[in-house]
Amino acid sequence: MGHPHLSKEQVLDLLTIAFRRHGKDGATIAVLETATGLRRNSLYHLFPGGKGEMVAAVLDHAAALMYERALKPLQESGSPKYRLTAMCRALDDFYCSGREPCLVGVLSLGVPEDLVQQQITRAVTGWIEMLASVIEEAGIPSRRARERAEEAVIAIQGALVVSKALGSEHAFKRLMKRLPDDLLQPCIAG
Amino acid sequence: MGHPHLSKEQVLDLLTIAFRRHGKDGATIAVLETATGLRRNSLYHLFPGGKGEMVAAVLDHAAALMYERALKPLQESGSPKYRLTAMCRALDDFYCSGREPCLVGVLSLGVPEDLVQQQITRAVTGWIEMLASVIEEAGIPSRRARERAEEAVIAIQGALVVSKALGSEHAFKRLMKRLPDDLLQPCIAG
DNA sequence: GTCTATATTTTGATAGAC
DNA sequence: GTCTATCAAAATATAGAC
Repeated sequence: MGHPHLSKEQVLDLLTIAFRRHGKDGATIAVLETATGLRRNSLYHLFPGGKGEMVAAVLDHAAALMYERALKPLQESGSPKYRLTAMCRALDDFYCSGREPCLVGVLSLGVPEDLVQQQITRAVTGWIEMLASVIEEAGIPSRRARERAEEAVIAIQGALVVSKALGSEHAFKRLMKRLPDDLLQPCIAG
Repeated sequence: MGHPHLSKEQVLDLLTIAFRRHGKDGATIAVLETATGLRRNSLYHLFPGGKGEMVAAVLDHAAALMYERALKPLQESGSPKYRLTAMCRALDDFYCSGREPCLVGVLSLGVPEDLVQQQITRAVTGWIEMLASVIEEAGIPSRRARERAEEAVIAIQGALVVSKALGSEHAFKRLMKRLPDDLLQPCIAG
């Protein structure tokens, strides 16, 4: 008989891990069964839209988690340096120092449907904007702040790829250490 | 009657495009048929090991192409600045200004078999080393040169991810423009 | 070396009991 | 709300003609 062992939130956590590890097509229903401990029909019960709905839900869930853990601290009190450091610490945890890839990076591969592409674009755009806002607060001109924010997200995504490729956490951890100072470095010319 | 329309090289070119676009699992045999214009058995005739062998062969092929187009120019004559600029121009072409992803980034997803993981690690390591060598030639201390080379590869990979996510070539093109100067900037402290 | 055709396994998705 | 069992479609791979 029915035993609701897991909340939908918990299921989403487990699905997220699976999609990050295997990618959209590599994460077969069988893989998702193993990852969650649920049978396929339980998954279809939670997500009647099938795998497509699971992907969309997991993206939403991951975006919310990312906001809660890494982005909201950017908007709280404290110096820009302090807030950026808090974000980097959260990212180091979120991505397990580069051992786990970014869901956005993983799911933007292939030929994503329009909805997924929109979710991805929105997530990345929002991230860049929040970062730019903090950098600007520290006295960096608006346009330059926005460039640096974009470069930061690029570096983070790249570090995840390279860390995975080299099988080493070194690249990612070094970036997390340097990033706050790099982003706030005074401009030579405005 | 047999008509060998395509050389194995040409087939590998077409397979490479397909794997970059669809990823390892998204590139089904049907997709590869369409991409190459060959039927499945012709593909299995060329690659008796099936899809696994195709992936490995495509990685080798892409690494060779990458070396020929972007990395060999790094080792030829000319100033470091000139050679780095040549690489960036080649990369802009190779990745279609960020519209096409990196095969290494795509295939390092999922749980790659040992062989594939080794190919990926070797490709990225080699790239970083060649870059570091050029930067060092320009007078940057060895250790710092190696760091910058790694950061360059990180930025390139990250720019590919972000360009795809934002649906814009802007990030990648800007990086290709800045990279040569950034890499050769004099050190403040050795 | 390429084709048509088919075998086999896996995948995404449902049916129906409890 | 979870299970066992199953389906239809798609995936990987093979057989055999030419």
